[in-house]
Amino acid sequence: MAKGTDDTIAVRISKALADRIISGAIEPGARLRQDHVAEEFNTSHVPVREAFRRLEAQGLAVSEPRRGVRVAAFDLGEVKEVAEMRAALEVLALRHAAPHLTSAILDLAEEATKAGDKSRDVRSWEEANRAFHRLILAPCGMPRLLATIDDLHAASARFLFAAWRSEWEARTDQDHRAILTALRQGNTESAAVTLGRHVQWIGRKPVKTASGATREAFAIVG
Amino acid sequence: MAKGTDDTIAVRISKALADRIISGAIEPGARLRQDHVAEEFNTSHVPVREAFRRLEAQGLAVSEPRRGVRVAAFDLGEVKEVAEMRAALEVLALRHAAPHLTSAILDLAEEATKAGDKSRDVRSWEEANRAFHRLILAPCGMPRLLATIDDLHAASARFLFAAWRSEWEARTDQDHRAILTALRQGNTESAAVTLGRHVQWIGRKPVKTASGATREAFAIVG
DNA sequence: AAAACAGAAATTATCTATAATTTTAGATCG
DNA sequence: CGATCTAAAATTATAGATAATTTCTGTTTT
Repeated sequence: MAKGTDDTIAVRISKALADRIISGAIEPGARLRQDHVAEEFNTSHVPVREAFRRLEAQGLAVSEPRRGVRVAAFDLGEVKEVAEMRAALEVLALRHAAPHLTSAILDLAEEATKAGDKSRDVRSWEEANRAFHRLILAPCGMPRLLATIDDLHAASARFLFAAWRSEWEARTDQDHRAILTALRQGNTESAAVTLGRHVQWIGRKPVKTASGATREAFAIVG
Repeated sequence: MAKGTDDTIAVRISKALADRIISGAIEPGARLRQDHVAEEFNTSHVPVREAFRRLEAQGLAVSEPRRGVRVAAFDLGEVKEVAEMRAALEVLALRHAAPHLTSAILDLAEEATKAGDKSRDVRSWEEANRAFHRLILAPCGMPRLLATIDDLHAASARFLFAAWRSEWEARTDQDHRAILTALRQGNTESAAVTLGRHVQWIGRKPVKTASGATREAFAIVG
């Protein structure tokens, strides 16, 4: 994962914070204090403020004027919202990407699927899953669309890590295989329909809250 | 249009610059120089830099590290891309908004359509058009989706103003009327299909370039 | 004991100053 | 005459300092 040493400091900070927010290392609703962050990264708060603006644009943080910025909270409604947006946009991207998909790309996507099935933890499953989606969508050649989808994937990953904090049981992704088969046969329509349904599959899981009670957690598992 | 006096300075600057970029007052590719902007708004460049980050997030500006930021350029490909994204997302929003649409809202949307038909210049037509779309989509209650659609509308307006710099001939929007009729009859599916087609209608218009030659300009007219 | 208040501490937002990089213009060389 | 190098100017990026606002905490009042 290129650490981009030529990035501006603000970009480096925003990437690092995005990683923590997505992984759940920083709780939703937690305040992000510019001086503390600045001190940690050995900079002044100007780049930190710019990093905050980036996080805001990605929907990972919310900022109230004069009251600072906090990690964005989310609920079941937002999980559903992101799932539906992903369905609409990934299907669109796939329809444009399909004519440009080579068997080399599809082979790589199959590799990613296998890697996902073998994953023993959420983190590596998510990485493989994201790789699969990116591989089959990137050839659409629509940069704005791809950027928006990336942000939605970041949100998805956040929901996922919040629900499956540690436990994860390996599972075989039939949808990915069905999509690849359809694409290999040139059946774009079938692949698109499966993809649209696939990313809207919302997993449920009981998790223990801080107060000891159990509530249900939701996440997009696709 | 609330000028938001309680906004932070950075927000005020970004709104002002967004307005100029969308209206075409600043050319695509033109450099945005932080000191000049800072001087104009009587501030230092710290808030200006934050404003730049906001414009970047909206896709109105692009920034290259250490080389500054320039107004985003665009081509026919991006016009098409934005049109397709709008189609996908506005249809999604409409499907969710439909059950919550009241006849009061639909009446307001009809007012907006009439205002658009009466418009003698692009600027007021665009405003009315945007009002129509926002009215029928807002009740979907999906904030992230609506925010993304708003950014796409800003891009659309930019394409529009670039093509129809001054001339504009009044036209009757049959699509808007068809959508309203379908919604009044509770025929969500028909309304959604019409909307999806509507926002993908790309107008063409010959414009004179600086060098005197005429080229064709494209814009989303819906 | 709960609510309201006042003062202190912390934090955000902005400004001024400095360092580093890039662009521009001019001069020199082939 | 055009290309290339060099130095100055302009511009970006970051740092350090200041003002204004919010949050916190302890005390007083009912």
